[in-house]
Amino acid sequence: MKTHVTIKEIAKEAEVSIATVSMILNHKDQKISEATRNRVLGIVKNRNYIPNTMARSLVTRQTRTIGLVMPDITNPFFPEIARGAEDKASQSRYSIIYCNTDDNLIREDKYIDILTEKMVDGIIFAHSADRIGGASGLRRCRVPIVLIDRDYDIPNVIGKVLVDNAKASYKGVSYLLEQGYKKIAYIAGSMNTQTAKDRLEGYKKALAEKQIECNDGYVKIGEYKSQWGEAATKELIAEAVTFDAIFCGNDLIALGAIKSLKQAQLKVPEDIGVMGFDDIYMASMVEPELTTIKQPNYEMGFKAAELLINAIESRTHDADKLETVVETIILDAELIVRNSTKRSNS
Amino acid sequence: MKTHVTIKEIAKEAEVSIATVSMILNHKDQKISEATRNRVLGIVKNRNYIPNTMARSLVTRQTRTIGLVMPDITNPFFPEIARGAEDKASQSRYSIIYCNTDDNLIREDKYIDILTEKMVDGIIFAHSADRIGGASGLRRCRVPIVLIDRDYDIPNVIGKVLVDNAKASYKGVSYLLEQGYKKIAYIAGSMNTQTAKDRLEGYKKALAEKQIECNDGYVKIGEYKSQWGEAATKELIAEAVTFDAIFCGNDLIALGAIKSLKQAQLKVPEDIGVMGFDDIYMASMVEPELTTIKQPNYEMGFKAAELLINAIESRTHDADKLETVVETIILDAELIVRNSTKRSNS
DNA sequence: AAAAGTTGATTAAACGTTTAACCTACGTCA
DNA sequence: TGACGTAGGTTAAACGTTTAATCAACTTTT
Repeated sequence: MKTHVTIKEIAKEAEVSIATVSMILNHKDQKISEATRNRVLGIVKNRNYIPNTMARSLVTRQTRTIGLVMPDITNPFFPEIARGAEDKASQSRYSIIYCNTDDNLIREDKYIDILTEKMVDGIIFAHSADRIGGASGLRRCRVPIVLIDRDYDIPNVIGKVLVDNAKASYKGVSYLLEQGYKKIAYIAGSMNTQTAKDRLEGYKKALAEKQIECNDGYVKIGEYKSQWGEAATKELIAEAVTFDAIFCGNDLIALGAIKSLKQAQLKVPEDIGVMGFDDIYMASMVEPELTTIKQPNYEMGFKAAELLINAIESRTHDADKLETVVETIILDAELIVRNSTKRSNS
Repeated sequence: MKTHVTIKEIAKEAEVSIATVSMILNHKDQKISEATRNRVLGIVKNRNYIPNTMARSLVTRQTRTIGLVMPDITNPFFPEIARGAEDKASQSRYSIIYCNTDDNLIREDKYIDILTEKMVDGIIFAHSADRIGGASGLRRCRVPIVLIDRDYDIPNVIGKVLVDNAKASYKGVSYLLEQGYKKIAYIAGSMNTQTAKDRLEGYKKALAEKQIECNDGYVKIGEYKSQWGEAATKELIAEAVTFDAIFCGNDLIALGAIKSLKQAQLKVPEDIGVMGFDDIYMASMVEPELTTIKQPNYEMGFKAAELLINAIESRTHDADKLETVVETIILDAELIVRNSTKRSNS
């Protein structure tokens, strides 16, 4: 089994020292003559030399690898985040090791150990549950961490990428109001997360701004499933709440709501406007196409990687950068207008 | 910045040699006394020692890392594959570096270089386009490769994980026949891929078995989009083809078909049965819920990782295993019966 | 003409492991 | 008694880089 060609062989063939080759390859070659450089580079190309990252990392203490820890890549929320992170990483010649924790503390811990063993330069942490405390492995962890979407009380966090949820729902509800809808119900998922609370706040703010009273009958709290959307809508109708639009905690709820509305012979969007949240793939496929609010997932992943890589690289420059500033990036969600909120008479 | 604790410190604290600690940690400790072992292990735990993988890999020439190369994690086909691969990998204490190529040869090549630089122990290759030839980087690549879903003419392939597409469509069409449907049209996506050809073959075989003639008017070839499903269905109706079921190249086509059928006042499944392919998330959400065929994506990823890891580990045992046998695993797709094919009168 | 720079390199230590080969002390056996 | 085995280790080379320190040979400056 012919082993890889090493820097030593290149050096010998070029009749220079190993150091010379190394310097040329690392562009620390101000002091190397043009002639030597070209000769070496020629041989490198010729012999198809690829440096051994292990050896390099051993001395530089950098792996150009970052970990992406998330609950489950199978959850449609994460592939775009992952892709965004990967795109930024590969632009900067980093690679990504990814880890699915299923939001399980033990797995989380195990992965942190693996990642530190592999000496990743940093970690992007995208968890879904709102947890305080959390993995003990994380507290021992020495590398810089960037948080995505949720806060998490752990050390070494050097950055966060969040979405302004209050603003997002404010924007959505305001749009409904502009369209002429006046009585807007809110079918929320759970109310356990900060995310959910922020969205409720945005909803209330938009209504308050137009001096529209919002009594509790207008707000239904349940879970993020279409069945709940269906049920909650029926409740609204049964309770004889007068409403002309429904703002939903996610698209699934919205789909459920539409189903119930149709059953009740109510037309969407003419009688009742419906707005979702997430922009799942289906949203543009159903009839009527669903107006919704989309989190900038790709961008979140991208920005997180950017933040992390910047931190890594600046850290290596200022040998000991102790005063860690937590940089926070807050992104706006995007309102995607489709047909489920188009009022003709307004 | 306190650096990591090294094996050297452990050795010093335990008053043994480095080698002793190393052997204990690697379970090559038949010759180490119980007392020493316990003392060392105690200190290891106490000081929270984590071995440095770089140093280890440098000498063992193993990284316990594998590369997963795919077109785009954002494409709903891949997250499950990725998850399957990751689950198997992490069970065996491997990690996965993932790479999105967008089916672009240049990116593919670049990633292969990165992966060999990082000295991955193997690569799982899941590409989507049917290509001959392909990345030159792959031909230089020395590590074992496992292919998922599509064949690819490159060296070092030690395994393949494929789906029996002919059997899958055979199974689907046979089910339609059992349900009492007799005139089954086929709206395919493209016919460029082997996959597509295999599916067509399965369709024909099922019909032939029941002595049902299948003239070309029953087969429509287009693209994998709902618009095409819509259009093709209209064509079928316009051409006055008598059919009572449609077998579709994927779920999107099926959704389009259902839309057109409804417009033509045809009831699904009573008048016309519709079957999709893929089992996208929507399939269970629409009305009527879509019967479809699901590829075992998770399992494919899992099996691929399994194949690869076995090869890696057996290779390291038999120092020089030259006669590379390509192991091929062929999985069956699963028929998922829902409401779009339930004939009441049969 | 001596001192001081500059150019274009080389030397050697260091990074943290693994592992084959060697060592020592003690007990056993013929 | 001497040869040998064995339990319980140790030594040192090797893995393939990077990088600080050094050097030799010129050139320029004073």
